[in-house]
Amino acid sequence: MTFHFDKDKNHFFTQNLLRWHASHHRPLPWKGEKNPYLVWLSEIILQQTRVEQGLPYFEKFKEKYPAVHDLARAPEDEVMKMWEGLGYYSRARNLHAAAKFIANELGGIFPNKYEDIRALKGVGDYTAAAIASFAFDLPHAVVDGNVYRVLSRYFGIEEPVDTTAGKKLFAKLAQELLDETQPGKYNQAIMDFGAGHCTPASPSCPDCPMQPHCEAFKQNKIAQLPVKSKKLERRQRFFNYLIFNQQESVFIKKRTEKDIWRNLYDFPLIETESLPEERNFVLKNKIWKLWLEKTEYRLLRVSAPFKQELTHQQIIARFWEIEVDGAFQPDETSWLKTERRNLKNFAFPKVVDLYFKQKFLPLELF
DNA sequence: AAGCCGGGGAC
DNA sequence: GTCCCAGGCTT
Repeated sequence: MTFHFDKDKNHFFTQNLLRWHASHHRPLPWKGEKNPYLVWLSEIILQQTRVEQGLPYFEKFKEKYPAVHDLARAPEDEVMKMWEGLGYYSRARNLHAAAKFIANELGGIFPNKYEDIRALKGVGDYTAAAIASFAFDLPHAVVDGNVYRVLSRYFGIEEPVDTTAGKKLFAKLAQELLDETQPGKYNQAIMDFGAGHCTPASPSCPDCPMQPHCEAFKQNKIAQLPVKSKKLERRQRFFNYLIFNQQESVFIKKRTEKDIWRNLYDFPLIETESLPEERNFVLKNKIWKLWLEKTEYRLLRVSAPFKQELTHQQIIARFWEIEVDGAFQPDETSWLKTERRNLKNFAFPKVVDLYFKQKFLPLELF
C-alpha cells in the first residue's frame, strides 16, 4: 500500500491535535518532568501497561530509588520484589542493568543523545523517542499503540501495524507530522488523544476536531482500524507445585531457566501434559519419587486448579501440600529452605500469590 | 519475520 | 470469551 503525502491534511492534523490537547490533557506525575531518570523510569513502567496500573509502581520506585544511584545499588531480588505483580519482568532486569551501567560507566550522567538513550537495555524506538523528546526536547516522534490507532484512522491506512513494512510506514509518517518546535508537547498530545479520545472501542467521533479529514470516519472504517495481521494463539501448561512443609519452613526455588517469570520464585515443579486425573498421579511421578525416595512424607491436601492467563500461555496450577520429616534434605542445591513468615520477602508469580491469599484452599476430592 | 514475555481492564 | 495497553528482546 502506498501513502500519499498531503501537506494540508498533515497541517490540519497537527494544529487540531495541539488545540485539542490544550483543553484535554490529563495531569499525571511524570507530565512535564525533565529529570531524564524519572522520565525513563516512568516510560519503562508504562510499556504495554495502562497508566492506572503503572502509576502506583512509579510512585513506589520514585520514593525508594530517588536517583539512578539508588536503583543501581539495590539488590536484584529487591528490585524484582518492587516490580512484583506488574508483569513483563525482563523490564525490571533491564532497568536495573541499565541503572548500574549509567551509575558505573557513565558517572551517573543520563545520556542526552537519542542514539545513546536508544542503546540502553530495555529502551527501544518508542522509549528512546519519549525520553529524548520529554527530557531533552529532541525532535523524535513516538510511535506506540495510540499512534498506530490515531494515524491509521485519520489517514485510512490499512497496512498492518505489526509488520516490518507497516512499522516503517507509520514511523515515517509520525516523524513527518511531528511539530519540531515542541516535540515533547506534540508527543504528549498524540498519546493523550489516542488514550482519551480516539480510543480502541467507541471513540468520540461526534465531537472530534479531526473528523472533517478523518478517512476512517468518512469511509465508516473506524472499527476496522488499525489492522493487525497476526492472531494470538495460547497454549496450555499444567504446573504441579509441590509444597514441601517442614515444621515452620517450606522449600522454594528461583526460576533461572529461560522461561516465563525468570528471576521470580516459585516451588519445586512437575509440569505435565494434562491435568492429572488421579490423586496418586504426582506421587507416582518419576521426578517426584526421586525427590522423596529417602524420606517419610505425608500428603496433606491438594488444591483445586488455579488458572492464570498470560499472553501466549494459559497456566493451570495445582498445589500439592505435603509434610516431610525434619531430617529431609533435598539433593537439589537450588532449593531454598525458607520460614513461612519470610515468604513475603520474595517475588512470586501472580498464580502463586493467589494461592497464598487463599486462607482455605478450595480442595478437590478425587 | 516470528515468537516470546504479564497482568489487568473494557467490552 | 477477545482485545488492548505510553514495547522490547531473542531466535
